[in-house]
Parts: sequence; structure tokens; C-alpha cells
Amino acid sequence: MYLPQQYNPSLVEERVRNFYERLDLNKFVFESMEGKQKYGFVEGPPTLNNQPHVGHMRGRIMKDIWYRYSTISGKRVVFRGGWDTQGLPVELEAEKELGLTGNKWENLKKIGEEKLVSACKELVEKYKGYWLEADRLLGLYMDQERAYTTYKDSYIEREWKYLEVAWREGLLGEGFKVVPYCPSCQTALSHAELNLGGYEKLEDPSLYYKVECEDGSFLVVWTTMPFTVVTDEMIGVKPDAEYAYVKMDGERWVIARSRIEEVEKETGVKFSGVEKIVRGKDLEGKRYRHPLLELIPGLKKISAEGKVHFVVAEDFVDITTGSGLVHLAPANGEEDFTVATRRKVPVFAPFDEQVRFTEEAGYFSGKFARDADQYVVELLREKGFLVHAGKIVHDYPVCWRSGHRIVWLARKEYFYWIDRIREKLIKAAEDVEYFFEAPRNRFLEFIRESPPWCISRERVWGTPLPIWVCSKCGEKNCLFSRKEIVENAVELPDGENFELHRPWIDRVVVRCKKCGGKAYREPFVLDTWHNSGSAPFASMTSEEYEELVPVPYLTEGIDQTRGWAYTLLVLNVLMKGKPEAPYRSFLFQGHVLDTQGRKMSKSLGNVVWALELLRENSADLLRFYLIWKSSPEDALTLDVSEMASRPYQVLNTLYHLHVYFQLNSALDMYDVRKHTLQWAFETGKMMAHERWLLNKLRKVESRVRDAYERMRLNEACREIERFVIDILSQGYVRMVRPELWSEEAEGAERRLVIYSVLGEALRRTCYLLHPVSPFVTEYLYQNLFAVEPWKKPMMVEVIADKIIEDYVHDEEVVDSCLLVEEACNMARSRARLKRRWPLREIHIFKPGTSEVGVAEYLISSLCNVKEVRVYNSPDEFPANFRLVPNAARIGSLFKEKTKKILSNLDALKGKEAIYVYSESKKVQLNLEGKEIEIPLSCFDLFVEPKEGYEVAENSGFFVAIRKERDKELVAEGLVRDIARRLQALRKEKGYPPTAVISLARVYGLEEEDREMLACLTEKLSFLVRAKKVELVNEKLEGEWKRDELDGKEIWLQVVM
RNA sequence: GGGCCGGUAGCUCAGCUUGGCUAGAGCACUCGACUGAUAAUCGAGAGGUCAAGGGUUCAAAUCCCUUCCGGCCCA
Repeated sequence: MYLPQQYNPSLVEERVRNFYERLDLNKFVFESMEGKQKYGFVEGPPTLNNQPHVGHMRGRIMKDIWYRYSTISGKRVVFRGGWDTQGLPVELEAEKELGLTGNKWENLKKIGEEKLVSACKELVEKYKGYWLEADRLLGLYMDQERAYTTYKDSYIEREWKYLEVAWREGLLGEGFKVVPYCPSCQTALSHAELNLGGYEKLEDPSLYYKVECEDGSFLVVWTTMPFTVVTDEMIGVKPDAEYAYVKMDGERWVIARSRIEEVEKETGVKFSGVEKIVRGKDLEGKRYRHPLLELIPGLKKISAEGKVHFVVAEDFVDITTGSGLVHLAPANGEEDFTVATRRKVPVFAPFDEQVRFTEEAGYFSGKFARDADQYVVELLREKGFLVHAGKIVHDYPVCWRSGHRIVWLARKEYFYWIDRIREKLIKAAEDVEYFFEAPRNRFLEFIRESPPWCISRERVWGTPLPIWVCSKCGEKNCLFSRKEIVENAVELPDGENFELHRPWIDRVVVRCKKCGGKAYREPFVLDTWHNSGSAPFASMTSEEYEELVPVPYLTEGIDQTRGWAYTLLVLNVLMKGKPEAPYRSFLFQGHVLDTQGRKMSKSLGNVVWALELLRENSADLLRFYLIWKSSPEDALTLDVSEMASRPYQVLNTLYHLHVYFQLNSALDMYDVRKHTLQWAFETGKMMAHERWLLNKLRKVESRVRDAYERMRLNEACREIERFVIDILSQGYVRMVRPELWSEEAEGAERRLVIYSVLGEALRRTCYLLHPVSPFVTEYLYQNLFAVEPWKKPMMVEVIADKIIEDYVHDEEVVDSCLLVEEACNMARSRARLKRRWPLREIHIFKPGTSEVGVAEYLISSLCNVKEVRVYNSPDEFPANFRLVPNAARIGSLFKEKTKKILSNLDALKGKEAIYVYSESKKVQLNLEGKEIEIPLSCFDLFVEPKEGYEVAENSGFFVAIRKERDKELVAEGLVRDIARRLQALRKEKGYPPTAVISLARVYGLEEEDREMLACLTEKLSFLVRAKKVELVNEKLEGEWKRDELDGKEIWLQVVM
């Protein structure tokens, strides 16, 4: 089929989409590669809580490029979809849709958890539709029939296998974690939720109190949360800061030196002099007595064991607020908790579910934590330890639902003790290819930290933790499959096939394996990262997992460094028990930013949605643009208008090269099966510029393949761009155009040689570009090169393309010709000689080489000259050379000697100059008895043409043209000037390029010109494809077009 | 608050590892050339305090320090 003369991306893409969909591309490809080795892939599942935006598209393109490139390279890829469907983002979105605000658990009691769960499922289905449509438009054809969905029971059961292995290995257990907690909603918040609520200016107590130290001094401590005194375990100081022992009513108080004045001002106390100054680290280890110890039996117990109540020097301590000493309550502060964990200090967390103190807290037992503030202050006052109780207004986080202030609380949670397998994690991560240095380092750094992973969450919509705790003996009954649960169940209200989600699973009661008592499920769900990170094992069968994992390549956004990439690695090492990541390479992609370089966010309203973008733009173009513009690891600032410039030009030019090829080759009965490269070689009619093109093709292929393999995807695009524009469009086609213009039978074989070479280059270019822009390349391929068009996608038509032979010599020769051509054009433009005008002579000289390798036939045609003369020495070259000293550059180098040097240094002329220049010699100068060397950079080379010539230089080639034009040359130039104008007119009239018109007329030429042209009308008819050309001296009937030729008016007429 | 990446022509980006070429390319602009595949191409011109300041050096876009701005991650 003939290609439309216009490149219409939407038609092209719709045609190819239909083809792919009818074929069922993914399935077709997979089945037709039967027998080839299989390679796995795991889709980094998009969270279905929103529609996809352009950043997602960039990532999906990078997946598809890998898929298509691998397939073309003969790999059979298991390329399945996957959807992340659980977790907080979905749950929150569903709550919003249900219109729930305020206390979450009360809401759920009212409407029932079932309702929330079904809202989550509906939500997920809705957004999945958007994603599938975006993929369709984009051209990403994953196997969606076998896609995994993370909330399905079958997936959850396999996810539990990770827990089973961890439990068996002793890597799963209970521990404390300090979480932000809303006392009103009675739920823990994630850090993301914390940001949702934001910070408000709130008033809190500003409590200064003192504790007695073992050396008899008193440490002055500051806190804004008095209730945390109940859980106080340590006092922190900054190691390098100075602390002062100050006198106070006969006592010695310790306070940060820099805070003395502030504290006096704030508390109203007056110190009477500094006794001594010590460093914070000098205080490390000093024991102190907790002022309320007698009232708190739990704390008293661990204090008596010597495990708590001493000073610790820690960098995070802030000496710009309070007294510069802070008390640490590991149960109520993240940093405090970290310190306690690191120092192996037990955590005293006497709280119940409602955040009320338990019996361990003695006096405070039964009080809600924050309500204890006032009691603490009063007790400290009574016992004489209160220094000052004031107020402070500061930024404090509040709950995004209730607006209530957040407290930090140590909660019992479930952990993977991955710090115990850290060495394996590091080893596994080090063996992965990341393509770029920065992401690799960032990832490894994070893994080196790898703290225990808290996998439990207090939510509804997630994979439930399958642990039932006995109400009698406290035994943990771990049941890692439905079968086990059912077998051990004593209450199964929803039957054996209950859904593996809350609330159904919560209703299952099992018999304790140890004591036979009733065991109830721990009401946790798993961290959603556990859910998606389980994908390799959970989305495949065990056989597939063994065969395909580790998969060769995965890619996700850079934000997944601590997300999916991390949990995939951890879980796989856990599962395998050996240092092996589930991927051999991982590409971290940079994000897409808006036109101003800001990140896209809903609040800024600058999110570019994928569907809008894809409905309004060409997918090929979008794909090419997003890949071409910047390196995969870098952020990309999106500017849709940029797509229409260079990227469009590349695709458009590629398309039109095919149009040109198809139109012309058809005239000579070109046959893709017959006129192969091999055939062309055998004709013996191949010339230097064909071999030049083949060598360029050979190089671009190897560079592009290398770039794809190293994920230098933008570089691959740039290589293709250069090849299409510079080499094919501007290079080869321009060189062969004159030859292809003729339709004479005798040149047919030579023309077919050209078509075979050009066709080979175009076909192979389509392959190279296919991974990036699949539609247009498929379209061109099917229309021009497929043996059976529209039967098989080009991906599987892997023609074992032979590596093209090396033609370095021809490449150099033709490259040289192009340099000469450029120089010639410079000279022409200086001499005001149009390129259309033929010239008598061109002289070429390249200093420094004994043989100038150029193809004279090509020079003659490229430069439009009759005679080509090449010289090995400057003797006969019609120009003079001079090396003239450049005062400025000599000055910067020789400073005060400059004047003397200049007066002694003459311009070098002629042969001598060119000799020095071409050999890159330094110029020797004897200055006051001293030999000094003046580098070549201090000279400018001037070339002066001899009379009647113009000269120019380009990359070492000197080119001179003879300016004089005799009558014959003038006439030929005139013919081409006129031909050009007639051609323009033909095009204007819409005549097809290959049609032969019946008549062309020119009126308005001067008598002299007409005579001159009389014998050249045949040539003119050839150039404009007209049966007859008439140069008339009166304006006859018909439609005429006025034009201009070198300032003179002429009139043209063409008749079909 | 900590860590990492970036800031070079009106726009998009190379160059920085290993200091020294007259700081480059594409797009856009002006002039000229070329063009029956093309919104292609070529030449000339214009356009730069290389984010700012300081330091090292004979010499800094490049190395070091500080600051500012943007992005990402962690807290």
C-alpha cells in the first residue's frame, strides 16, 4: 500500500493499534517465540488510587522499551501486568468517597468494615480502567489476563509464605515502635498522614524541673510534655556543647552555658555565678534520681536494676531551646526510642489501648496520658523539684481528621529483624546493576542502615497478619494458609471460604495449639510495601519463581529506592535465605516536573494527566520526546510544546524518507525480496557513498544497541536522530537524488542498487527506533518491508541482520567530500556564486597528508563543478598562506616581553607558513640571544586567494574555486535557476512529482539569455519533467506566474 | 534539621572525572544559500558576570569553602 503523502500520526497509530489488538500482541509474540529461552519481568504495580499521570507514562515507556528491545533481540519475555490495590492511599480515598470524617473506628462501627472494603474494591476497579486505557494508547501491551492483583486471596496466601519463612527463621517477632498517634481517633498515623494534618501554632506547658545527680548537683531539664516524665529514662546532652555548673541557693545546677540568660529570664530564677564548665560528653553516664520514682513501680523496678536514669551525650540534643538538657522518654519520642534501642535500654511503655496509663505507672494508673500533665507538675512542685511551669506557643502537629494534637507512643508491633541479615542484603544489593552511579550509592547507603522493618499496621484494607494470640496462655498461633486456619478454627462464622480480609478473618477464632484455649487474631494488617514487595513469589507459581527470578530488569521511579526496590530485595533475601536480589538490574527513573521545573502535585494543580496527553498527542511522539529529552535517571521538565519541534522533525523526516523511497523505487519495480544487499553487491555497481552509508549504519546500530543495553536511552534517541537527519536525509539522499531523477532504462540497475541500500538502511532504522516509537515504525515496516504485510508484528520478524562489513576507508573518503563541500559553499557565499551555478574548477589541498582521499565524482556533483583538482603540496594551489602573529594572545602569554617579540616577529608566508601550520610546529625566535618558542596558537592563519579565485578552509581542507564563469557555465546555471522556479510552480499547482507535464513556458528572458538557452531546452525539460519547454517572447494565453530571477522579472507557465 | 542531585545562550542541555583549546550543540531570532520526500538542511551573524561570593593556582565552568535557588529522599 502506498503511504499517504502526509504524516498523520493519529491515523498511523490507530491503524497499528487495531493490528496489535486484533493480533493480541503480547500473546501472539509469546506464542510465536515458542522454544526460545524465557525471561521474567515483574510489573511494579501502580497503586490504583488515582489515574496515571505523565510521570507514570515515562516509567511505562521505559518498561516497554526494554520489552520490545529484548523481544527484537530474540528473548521471550513473560511480560505481565500487576496492580497495587491495598494500603493507606486506597483506604483513605475510599473513606473520602464514603464521606467519612472524624473518628475512624467509630465510623466503621456504624457503617461496618464490609462497606469500606467494598468501597476499596470499587475504587480500584474504577482506576484500573483509566490505566488500561492509557496503556492502550501508549502502546504498552502487557499480559493483563495473567496480571496480578494484590488484594486477591490467592495472592495474599502466597504473600504469607514470606511470613512463614521469616517466622521459621526467627526473623519475625514483636517489638515496640514509636508512632504518631491520635488520641481522639485512637489510631496510629503514618508519616504521610502526619503531613496531611500539618502543624499549628499551639500552646503547651514549658516545664523546667531538676533532678538530683549522683555528684550532688542538680540537672535542669526542660520538656513541653510533662506526662512524659512518667516514662522518663535518660537525660540527653549535646556532646560538644559547653555545660555550666551554676550556683543557686546553695545548690549546684547544671545547664547549657549558652542558655543561662534565657533560662533566668524565662523562669525568674537568678544564678549566682558559674562554678565550672564541662563538655556534654563529660557528663555521659552520670546517674540521677528520678523525682517521682516512688510513685511509679514499673519505672522503679528497672531503675533499681540500673538500666535507666543516667546522662547520655547525643548529637541530636538541641541547645538552643530550654535548658539545653532534655529528658528522654523512649515510649513517647522517636529519637528517644532510637537512643534507647541503640543503647539497649528497655522501653518503659505503661499504656493501654486508650492511651491510659496502666498499673505499672502506679499513681498515674488509669489516667489518660495527656491529662497527666497537670498531676506531674503538681507532684514536682510538692516534692520541691519544680523549677518553673510556664507556657510556650510552638508549631505542633495535629491529626488531619480530628484536629486533635498528636502524641508519640510506643506501640507493640510486628517486625522483621532484617538488621540480622544485613550482610546478605548488602551483598545482594551490590550484585545488582543500576546503570548509574548516584542511584546505586543512594540505594546501598540505605541498605547499610536497614533498621528492623515494622510490618504491622492498624488498618482495615490490607493483607491481614495471620497470627492468633491465645487469650489464656498468650501463645502466638501462626497459620500461614487458609487450610491451616480452617483446620484450627473453632469459630468460622463465614464458612471455610471466608474472604482473607478484615472483618471476615477477624471473626475466625482458633484453638490454641499449646493450651487449647481460644485464640484471637492480632488485629493488624501488613505494611502495603510488604504486599507489593511480595510480587515475585506471590504473582507467580513456584515453578515460575524458580525459573524466572531473578528477573533481568526492573525499573521504577527514584522514590522507590526506599520503597518497592528495597522491599523486593529484603523479601527475596528472606525467602531465599541467600544474598540474591529478585532482579539483576534496576533502573531508577527521575521524575517528571512541570514546565517551571516544579514537581507535579494535586495541590499545585500542575499535574499532567496521561489520558489527556495521549488523547491530544501522538503516542510515538510523546514516547520519543520523553526518552529523547533527558537521561532516564534525571528529572525531566515537561514542556509539551517542545514535542512539536525537534522530536516531531525526526519522526516526520523518517516518515518522508519512506515516502520518497517508496514512490521512487516503485517506478523501477523494486522488489524487497529480490533486491537485497547481497544482490546489490553482486551487480558491482555499488559506489563509495553506498559503502559510506553502510558503514554509518553499522556504527549507528552498534551505538544504539549499546545505548539500549546500558539504559542510555536518551543517547540512543540522539544517535537515531543524527542518523535520520544528517546521514540519511541530508547525506545519502542528497547524494543520490540526481541519479534517481532519471527514468532512463539504462540506469535502472544502478538505481536499484541505490534502493537496495537505502531500503536496508530504512528498514534497519525502523528496528532501531521501534522500542521507542513502535507505531510509526511498525506502520512503515508493514507497508514497505514485510514479506506478508500485516500478518506478524515486526518484533518477531527478527531477521538475523548480518553485521555489515567494515568500510572505514569509504566512510572517510565521503566524509572528506562533505567537508570539502562545506568549504566550497563558504567560498561560494563569499564570492556570491549560487550553488545552482556550475563552476569550472575546484582546487583542493590538505596540508600534512601525502594523499588526500576524496572521491572526485562526488565532489563534482556535490559542489557542482566541472573539474576537480587535488594537490599534495601548496605550490600550485591558487592561494597564498600567511601566519600572522596575534598580539592579544602573545600578550597574555609573554606579558612584558610582548612588544619586543612583536617587533621581531614577522608574518610567516607561503610554503613556510603552511608547513609550520600543518606540522603544528612552534615558531622559534631569537630574542636578545635567547631562543624562545612561540606556540602556534599565537598566530592566525590567513589564506588569500590568487586573482580570480575564492578560497575557504574547513577541518584542514583548503578549497579554492575559480570565480570566472564562461558563457556555457552561465547558461547551465540559468537553466537550473529556471528549472527550480518551474519546479516550485509545479508543486504549487499540485502536480505529482513523478508526473510528466505536457508543457512549460518561460517568458520575460532577455534576448541574449534566450539565445543562450536555446540549445539547452532539452536539459530543461528533463529537469522539470515536461514534454516540451518553450522560451517565448510574448505572454501568450493562459495562466502565468510572476517570479524573480537575480532581480529581473520573469513569467512562468506549466500545463499538465 | 540531615543527605544526595542540579543551577552554563531567550529555551532545552553537553562540557566538570583528569584545571589550560577562542565555553559548545539543538531549538528560536536576523541575513544568505539549498530544496519536487520533509515543519529537512547548510553558511554567516547576534546572543554567556558558566547562580552569587570567597579560596587554591601561572591558569577555574572544572578543585575547595560559604551562601542563594530548584528537585528528590530521610527525619
